[in-house]
Amino acid sequence: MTTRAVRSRDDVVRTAGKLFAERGYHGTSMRDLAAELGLLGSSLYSHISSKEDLLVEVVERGADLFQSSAEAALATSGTAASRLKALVAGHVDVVLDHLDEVRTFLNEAGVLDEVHRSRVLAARDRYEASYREVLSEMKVADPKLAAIFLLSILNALERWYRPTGSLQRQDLVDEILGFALNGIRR
Amino acid sequence: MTTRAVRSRDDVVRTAGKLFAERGYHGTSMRDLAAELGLLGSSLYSHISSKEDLLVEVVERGADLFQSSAEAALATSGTAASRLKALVAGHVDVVLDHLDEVRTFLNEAGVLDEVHRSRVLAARDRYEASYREVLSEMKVADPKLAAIFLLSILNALERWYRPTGSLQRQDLVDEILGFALNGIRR
DNA sequence: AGTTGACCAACGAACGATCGTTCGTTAACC
DNA sequence: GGTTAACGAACGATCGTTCGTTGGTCAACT
Repeated sequence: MTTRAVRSRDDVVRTAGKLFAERGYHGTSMRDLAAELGLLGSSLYSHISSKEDLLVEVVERGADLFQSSAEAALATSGTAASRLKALVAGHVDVVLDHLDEVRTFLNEAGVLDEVHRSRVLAARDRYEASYREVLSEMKVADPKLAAIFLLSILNALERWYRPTGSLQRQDLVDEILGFALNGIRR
Repeated sequence: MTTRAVRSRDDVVRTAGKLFAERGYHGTSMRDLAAELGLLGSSLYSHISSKEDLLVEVVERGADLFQSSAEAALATSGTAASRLKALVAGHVDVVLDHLDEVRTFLNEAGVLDEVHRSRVLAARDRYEASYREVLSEMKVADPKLAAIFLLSILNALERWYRPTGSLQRQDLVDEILGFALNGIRR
């Protein structure tokens, strides 16, 4: 006889994050998600109330991770440069340790309804503002643009970096900081 | 009496690019696409043979644009630094002048079947190789990583830059080049 | 220790809606 | 008058979701 798979709500949300990250929200059916958990589609509704709610939860997990990371980095004492380093190191940690939630947060937020989407957009702007402020303290000529460029590099990590390569996490942080501070002339 | 909308194949492909860019491939139905053109869903098949073929065509248009741009930039005479500038300026032109195809190329290529996806991936790598080579000529310490970082900034333009702001196209190119060459210290 | 019963999560059939696509028909244009 | 493209009904498949049923777990009680 075969045993029934029994899963927790957290299992469902985490697996949804994985599939949303890999195939996108519209590319993932509830039956796909259930199959990944060893369930039938209808069984998911013992844990969650709708597919859209699942997306909201995954995206908000991503948003919270970045927010917590930024708060911790800004709370550190020291120079503005050291706080920038903490921001970057924190960002890299969030991306590498929570890749699925991050990818869903970055790529699928546009699917959310107006209310949730604007909330996520606001969170993203607050996060970017952390970078702008630190860069301002560092007397950077154009903190707004510098923040965009640095975050472009950081957010793109999701698309290419995999820890299997020779580039270790701390080296990655140093390389990004080196590039942001001095450009290619190093 | 009402006249019937008559469209060309190119109208269909261009509009598909617009919707794929805005809503994603799986988020766009053939009836959505037809409605945007003032047609019924079935009428599309007078012009194209399948939804997937539409995606292939849009993505390949994006790939071709970047390839042509890189070839033109590399064909210019002058220093490696001037060729890098031509690469960056060309990339900015492609993104700003063909936003829909670029967004679909960057974000929806993963939906393609294995054959087309690997072809697009190869094209992307050849494009990145152009940057690696020029950066190598410039004696950059780590051309591979520098190319990734620079392209991260360039590809992210699709997500935030809109020409309505105060930042003009040529200024944008200069800012990106300045950041890539010298970092935030300028 | 054994029995009972409430609870809970998964099952499985079924719903209406929408998906991509087909095809015979219709109408506008050279 | 022949060609071409849009129409409009219809196809089977799949979508998200509902709901009555089933079976396993575990605490309470004898």
